[in-house]
Amino acid sequence: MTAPAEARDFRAALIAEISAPIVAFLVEQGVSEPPALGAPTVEGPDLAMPCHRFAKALRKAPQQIALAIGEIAAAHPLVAKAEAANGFLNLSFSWPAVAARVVAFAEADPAALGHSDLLAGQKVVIEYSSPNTNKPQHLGHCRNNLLGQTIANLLARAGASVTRLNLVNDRGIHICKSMLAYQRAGGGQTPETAGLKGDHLVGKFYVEFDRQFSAEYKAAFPNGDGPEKDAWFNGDSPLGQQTRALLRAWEAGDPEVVALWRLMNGWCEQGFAQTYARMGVGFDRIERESEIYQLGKKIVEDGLNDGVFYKLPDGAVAFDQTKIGLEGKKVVLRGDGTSLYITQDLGTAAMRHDKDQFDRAIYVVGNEQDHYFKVLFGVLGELRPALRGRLTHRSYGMVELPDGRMKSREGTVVDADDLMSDLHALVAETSAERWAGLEGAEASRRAEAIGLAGLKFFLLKFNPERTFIFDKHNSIAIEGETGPYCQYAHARATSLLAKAGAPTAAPDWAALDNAPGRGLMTALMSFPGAVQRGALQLDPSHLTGALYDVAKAFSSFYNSADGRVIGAEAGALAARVGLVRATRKVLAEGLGLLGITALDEM
RNA sequence: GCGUGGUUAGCUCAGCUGGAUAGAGCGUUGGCCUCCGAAGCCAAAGGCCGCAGGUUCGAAUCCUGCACCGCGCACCA
Repeated sequence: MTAPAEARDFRAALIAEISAPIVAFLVEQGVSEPPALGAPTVEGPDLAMPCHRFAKALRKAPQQIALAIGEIAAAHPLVAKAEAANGFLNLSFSWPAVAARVVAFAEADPAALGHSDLLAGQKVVIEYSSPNTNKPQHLGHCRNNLLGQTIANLLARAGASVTRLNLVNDRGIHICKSMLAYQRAGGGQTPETAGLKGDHLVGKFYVEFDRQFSAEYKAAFPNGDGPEKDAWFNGDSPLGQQTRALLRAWEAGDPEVVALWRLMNGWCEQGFAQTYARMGVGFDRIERESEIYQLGKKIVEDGLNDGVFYKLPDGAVAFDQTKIGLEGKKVVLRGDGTSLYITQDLGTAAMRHDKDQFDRAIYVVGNEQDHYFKVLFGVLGELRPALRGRLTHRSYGMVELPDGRMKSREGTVVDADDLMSDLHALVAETSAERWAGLEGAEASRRAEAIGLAGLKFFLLKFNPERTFIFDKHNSIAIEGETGPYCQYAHARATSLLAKAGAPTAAPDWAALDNAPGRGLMTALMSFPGAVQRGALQLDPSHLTGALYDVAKAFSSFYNSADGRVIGAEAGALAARVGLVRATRKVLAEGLGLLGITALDEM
């Protein structure tokens, strides 16, 4: 058994400390690897250990064992009571003793805020967002952006050295579609003349292309007896041919085409920058596909020479997937020598490996690409054995709306910028009365902070694997498991502390030994472990859950007579102020990790 | 067909790697403002944990099969 250092997780350290003599006893009796004490599943005790599994080794009834180790546990100064029931050992903390340590810990030790050395020395690169520069970002991108950003925060908090990457998809046939539409119908518009954010203007022409293409298709096959639309596009479609010609011209460096591409991409990236800034999402490096898409060809060539790949009759290069336990082949370079999506990904991975010397690379990408990443990682492992086991796909499910999935064809896609503004407006509206006396700028600042808190918390509170339904009204509710609820708890803690003033006596920790106090301390103790779990599992929902638990426990605390601060006896006041201060700190920190503003007043 | 994720309260979701009576939020019902901000708190009702087997002292959790739902299995991205 390894006892976690106190610098990692207070609760785990506390448990390890109390467990140590029990575990030693069990080992001595012949139990191999006895577990530490855990959370009880019944009301009452603070820690528990089921003893049934030791029955065989000790040749005693579970209840007898529980009684025996109970005697050992009872001797510990942090333990007030040890009882055996149904073969379980149940322990109760000596809460005044625990309280003194919890408050001191939370107020002074960074580990209380989730700092740890779990991943110390690890270099991690994490890629997220990775937008196409042909249309604005939507709700799905929000989930990606926030997952990536928050996971990066969690990893850093666990001691990893993190490099945040954004691979901007700024070239290719899809980009040429909006360029062609702009050439045909743009009329020299700019974001300024159109009064649109750059990415929205570009997106308008992407939609315009689709409209024209559909019209062309319909005109060509009025009876609906045509080929698949994709086949038409890649075949005889005039618009398809023009688009491909544009791509060839771009790749050939045609100055006029490149100039248009630069112009429109610039608009789009400027628009994205605004979206990221508002969302609080950032990167340490932006990689552009246009600058690195050729890298893969070299890797493929090397792989061909090394026998990792083989040539198909038409000159295409392929990988035999049976090498990695899959069926069939995967083409990694087209017959005409142009690169595919995977060609680029092979190149960028190798480039990053050389450049960043990472121990681990994480790709935050939706679960529709689960299979693709299995193949990509398999191929990379063959090309570069050093990469085996270092690549992770942080897959996530899609976001749906109360009335079903987002469909661009049906215009039900929720735009990221619109959504943030929408939430802002909703908050401002519901808070209008409350903020009546407030300066406009301050009201707006709060509405923005609360709207974003709602969005972020809601998007992160689900297990990433899961598809969930986004309900905007629910997300900004101040009741329930939401970001604003946690913000509110923080604001209340702030105002309470301001009114309480500085304690004048030594803390009387026994004043926290009641249901609301114990509940709050339990929540505070659990926080660091949740941050660590979030980092290890690349799952921010552990953090949102733990943060909400603290906020809820605090709400119960300050609403109960036992949590009364002002007017309390001096020693009790000191203890409660300490606890509230610790709570406020953890709340602020948890909100910060989620990229949420911790407001002092709401 | 194969792979993969899901199936837990009316709704939306947890369940920390097998434990004792399965949790939370919303919604519903009923309480609490001469009391640190009621955007709050307290309480109640509400479940054959998709189905069927198996392993175990003990299963929502592990194994097998089945049923639905989603996503994949391109010289697309």
